[in-house]
Amino acid sequence: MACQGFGADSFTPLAGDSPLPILMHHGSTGDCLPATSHAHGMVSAVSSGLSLGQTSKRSHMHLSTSSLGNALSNAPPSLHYPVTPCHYSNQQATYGMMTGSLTPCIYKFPDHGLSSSSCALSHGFSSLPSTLLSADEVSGGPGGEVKGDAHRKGMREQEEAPPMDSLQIRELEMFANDFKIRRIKLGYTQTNVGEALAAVHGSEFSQTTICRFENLQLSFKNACKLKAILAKWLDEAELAGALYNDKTGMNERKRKRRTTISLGAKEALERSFVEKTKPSSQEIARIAKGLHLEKEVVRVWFCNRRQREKRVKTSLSLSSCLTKISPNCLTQISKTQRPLT
DNA sequence: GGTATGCAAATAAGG
DNA sequence: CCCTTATTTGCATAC
Repeated sequence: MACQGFGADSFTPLAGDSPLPILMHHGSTGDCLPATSHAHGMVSAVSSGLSLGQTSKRSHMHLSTSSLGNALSNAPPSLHYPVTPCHYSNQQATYGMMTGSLTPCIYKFPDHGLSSSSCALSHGFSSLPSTLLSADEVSGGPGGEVKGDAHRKGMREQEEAPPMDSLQIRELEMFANDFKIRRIKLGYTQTNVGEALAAVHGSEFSQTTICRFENLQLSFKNACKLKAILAKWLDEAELAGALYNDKTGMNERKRKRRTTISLGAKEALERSFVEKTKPSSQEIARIAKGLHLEKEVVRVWFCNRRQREKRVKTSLSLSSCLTKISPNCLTQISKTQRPLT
């Protein structure tokens, strides 16, 4: 674990504005929506928490213009490429910087302190020899979601992870940019593409994911995976001409549709959590029944909730550490806590 | 109406 | 089967 996220993550917070995350959760107090799950009533949740420190994911990126050349792009900087999730604020760290729309972007390495250095060039992705990005890697059961995907084992160790070299990053950036141009030329929206992907991938993707790919906001590893899928689709789509939407191969959705837990149910879950952070299987079943939610949904909710709890705590301790500006502290943190950032 | 983003579900992988 | 940790992915909503 540890610095898996390599650099990227590390850069997030600091650059930004408020370095100290202070998140408190709880929040939503709201009232009662029945526990049904499902969309529609969305009350925009008051963020349940983590937000204070939330540097807008994009805000921090400024500068870091690193050295990678911007050769082709002109782009005015503005985005970065996330790489691994930044726990800090919650997630995705981007790993490079890209520029605005249609313009190409180069993934850059963040350059701020806090551990970034150590991870910058060798972050934890598994080795992705550029070639491996080829479609075949994906064709099998892309998405890599199939449990048992043998080849994924052991890939987590960053040690074996080949460095995310600038060349690959550059290729990725160019592809993303080119993809967007060609996609638009074909008359597809991000949503269209996501749906059409079922034909080549067997399952669709959301508009969000396509958007993030184009804007280089996915982890390098994730982007590489998607690149293969998108490249394949693009080729076929251009060949087919018009809206290529052959759903062949699209059996069923590989990923469970995201459940929207109502505010009322969240409050109830939160109360249960306060009472017991790690309920037994039976207790989970009972809670689920009471809220009309799937047991698995409730189980996962508790897992994620515990994860969040832990994150908040580490963030808080980091905050106090930073406050003291103790070098030792920073060093220690960077070791024990992965980037935090 | 398409795209960008916050928050957090869902998954992957190793115990 | 369930947990933790890391990461992927998508609702919901803002832009």
